[in-house]
Amino acid sequence: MTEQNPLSRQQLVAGAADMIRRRGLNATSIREVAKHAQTPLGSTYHYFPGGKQQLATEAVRFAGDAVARMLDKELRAGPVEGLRAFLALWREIITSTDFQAGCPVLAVSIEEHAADERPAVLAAAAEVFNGWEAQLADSMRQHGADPQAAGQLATLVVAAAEGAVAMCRAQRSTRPLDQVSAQLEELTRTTVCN
Amino acid sequence: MTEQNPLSRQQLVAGAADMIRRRGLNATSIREVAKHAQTPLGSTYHYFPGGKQQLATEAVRFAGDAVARMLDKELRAGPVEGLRAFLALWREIITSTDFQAGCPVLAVSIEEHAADERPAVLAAAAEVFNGWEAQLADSMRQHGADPQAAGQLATLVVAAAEGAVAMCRAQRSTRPLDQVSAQLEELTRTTVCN
DNA sequence: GTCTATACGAAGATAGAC
DNA sequence: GTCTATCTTCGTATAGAC
Repeated sequence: MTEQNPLSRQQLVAGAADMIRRRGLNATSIREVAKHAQTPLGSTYHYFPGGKQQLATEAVRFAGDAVARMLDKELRAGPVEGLRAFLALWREIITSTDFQAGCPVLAVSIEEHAADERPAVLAAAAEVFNGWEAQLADSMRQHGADPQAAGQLATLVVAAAEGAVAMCRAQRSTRPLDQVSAQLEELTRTTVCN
Repeated sequence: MTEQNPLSRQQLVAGAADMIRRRGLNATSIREVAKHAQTPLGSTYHYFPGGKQQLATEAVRFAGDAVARMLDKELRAGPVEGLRAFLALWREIITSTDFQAGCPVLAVSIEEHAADERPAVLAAAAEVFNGWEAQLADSMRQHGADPQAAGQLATLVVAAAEGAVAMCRAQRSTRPLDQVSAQLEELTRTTVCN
């Protein structure tokens, strides 16, 4: 299993994640991803024999892992600090792109459709969401939160953050995310110090 | 300004809303919307000279108004009852379609992209989100909630519901929405009876 | 192994027949 | 006014030259 050209491969995955983040999955074409990574179109299918599905799946995991690594690091300072970092990351993503980028995991979750089958990219998205939730919930539990309450709140955090990011893009304002952040922080504080 | 064939027009808008709900904006083609409504392709451009943009914009408003009307009715029984109906609606949408449909307003919010311009469909999405928020917040205020807290909570409700619906689709489970619903209900109860 | 050239279908939009 | 046929562009994917 030779690893060909890992550099181009990684650029393709990162570029695909960025484009999905901005335009959604369907508007992200392999052609443009390859062009952006200065890679010939044919190479894309050499690196990713599974085509667009495979590239999109790896892009979702790539973006999910980046957030997970950040969470892992910031949660060491406590659940509230981790939460703040999580929310600040989304805020940075939407402001630094003038409200043009959001979350690629959410994007693939609402686009894929094939009545009978369950695409790999959707399964990857589910895993990413579950992973973030577990990281947040575990941290709260380790700081004295009720186990069940921690799980519920972690779900609320991820759902509210994802929804708020989308609303910010529609309204071209960080207000939704800022208002949601204040409430989630408050909730986390009271849940941890129970 | 003759109104041609209002029936076909409405079918096209409703069909477009349904398709956007399931597949997202980019994967929704005028061709298929017309086919589904048993209308010739050319007629679509007769009814909607603005093309896909116009059809999508009207579809977003159509879906948004349907929810707003339901909210208006259910909120008469109080903010908690209205919230329950709002959340139950989303639950019904995802379960009755086997997790294939979500919210068209969210879908257009994360897909459109054109660096310099601000598409009409995005503005419509922002208005719909703001409208739902205002309805929920006003109801809470009318039942004794602190005005600012009501506004913040209404934003959290919409954001969390939208995000949870997307997570439910990815995980093929209503768990995210159910967990979020329980917490939003509790929060609304305490905010109203302050 | 790497990339150019191309096959094939479907998209948005319109011209022009009825 | 209503719809068919078509223009043009772009999508995924691949065949085959280097």
